[in-house]
Amino acid sequence: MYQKMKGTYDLLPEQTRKYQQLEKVIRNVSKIFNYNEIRTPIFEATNLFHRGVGETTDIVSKETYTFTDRGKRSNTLRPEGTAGVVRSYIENKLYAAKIPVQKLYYVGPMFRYERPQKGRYRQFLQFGAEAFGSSSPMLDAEVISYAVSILRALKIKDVTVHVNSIGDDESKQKYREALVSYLDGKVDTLCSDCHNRFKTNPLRILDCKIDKDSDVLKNAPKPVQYLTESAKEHFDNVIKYLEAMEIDYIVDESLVRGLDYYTHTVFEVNAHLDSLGAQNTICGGGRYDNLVESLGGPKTPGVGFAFGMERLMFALESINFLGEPEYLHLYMMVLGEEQKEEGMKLLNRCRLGGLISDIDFLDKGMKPQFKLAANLKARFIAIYGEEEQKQGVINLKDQESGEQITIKKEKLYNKIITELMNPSSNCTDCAEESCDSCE
RNA sequence: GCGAUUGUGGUGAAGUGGUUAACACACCGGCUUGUGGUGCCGGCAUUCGUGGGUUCGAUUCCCAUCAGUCGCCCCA
Repeated sequence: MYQKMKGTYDLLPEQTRKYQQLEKVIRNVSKIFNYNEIRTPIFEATNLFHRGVGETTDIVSKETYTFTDRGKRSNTLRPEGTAGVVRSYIENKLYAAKIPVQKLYYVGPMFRYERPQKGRYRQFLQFGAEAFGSSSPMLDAEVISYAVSILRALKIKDVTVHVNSIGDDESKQKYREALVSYLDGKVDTLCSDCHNRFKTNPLRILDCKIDKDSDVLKNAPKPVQYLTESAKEHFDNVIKYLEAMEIDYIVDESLVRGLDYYTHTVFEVNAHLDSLGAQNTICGGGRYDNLVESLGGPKTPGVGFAFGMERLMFALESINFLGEPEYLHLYMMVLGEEQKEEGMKLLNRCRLGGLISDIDFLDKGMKPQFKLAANLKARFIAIYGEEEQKQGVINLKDQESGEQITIKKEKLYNKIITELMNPSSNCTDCAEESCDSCE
């Protein structure tokens, strides 16, 4: 038997409905913030990710899915969304668009070769946003508030927003030197991973989980202490605007994040749920003022974030989030070979009128068909057999009330529509929140 | 890349070195040849992830492999 590849999963209809509902909320909030959807390819030239995300990052150094195509080109399945969106921004010259600040979002699969575990897959879904063309701290604050609004709209409450600033190039450079000279000689006391980080990416040592409580790290210099005047001012303003919008946050001086392209603001949203296991970062993001230029575009600042959709779904499932319920308006019960033709005709007429309808394809008897209709959650069952055919009528059973009436078969569609218009009896306690059935 | 743990029908799961692999739910059929959801009766794994080994004999023991789950690293 064929099996799905490691780290992938099938979304069956029941689960898909939940994702559709999740996407619906995401699109609504995006609309309110005036972010518009962009769809870029799921694979790009390998080089794009190496330059964009950074050669030394774990993502490109050991997690990419890369293949050579028949034209001998090296392609890589996208491990994250930003690089592709930036490429598209540059290639389509969006920097020259009539609207100077381009605000974009995307939803789609990403690929990373990792050992799967809770909330982590090799093919996973991300929802992300990118805003280009302004270095205003207002935009950093807007992006954070956008991320928080998504969570609010989803009614996910137990979260913390961590923010920090790693500053502009000059700040980063100064800080890096200070950290390296501070750690020089002290590295031996840290874990083996930190030894490597010391050479490749010293900033990452800061958020090492193993050594986080050691005195060496506690007393280590922090990025904020090395911010230039303007970088400091930028960060202060971001904080000021977050305060103005009443967004709860924690300044986390050790927050660095793993991707090379970040400058100034970096942030993360953590959910506090046991159901998420060890992967409780549901959103990560930050500012990247040099990325567009380093990928060959004009000097253009940007800010963005990405959510892990599977992780969002874990959070949602713990608060009993449901998708659109599954149901039928009509189940067409045909009894007998001679009745099938008329049955198909009636069924089709109802479908053309927009009724969600279905029929049996397995020549089942009446009893199994009743059971099937119940499993399909049909509101009405239209019974058409020998007797009905003789008299030119059809029996219509309302599954909600249990009542059954005999009507002329031509009246089937109109009768169902009339009944569906009546206020539903099982929608009595919808007073506090509007539901689709009541509207 | 490293570590832990699991792998029996559609699902949840018992079980034992030895002829027929519990039980429950689901599903199917009948009792009731035109009215489901209750009740009763019956059906539903020639087979215990896959391959190899030990053995007279393995689903049960060993090895390998594949897959799931969780953790480390890192990340969403």
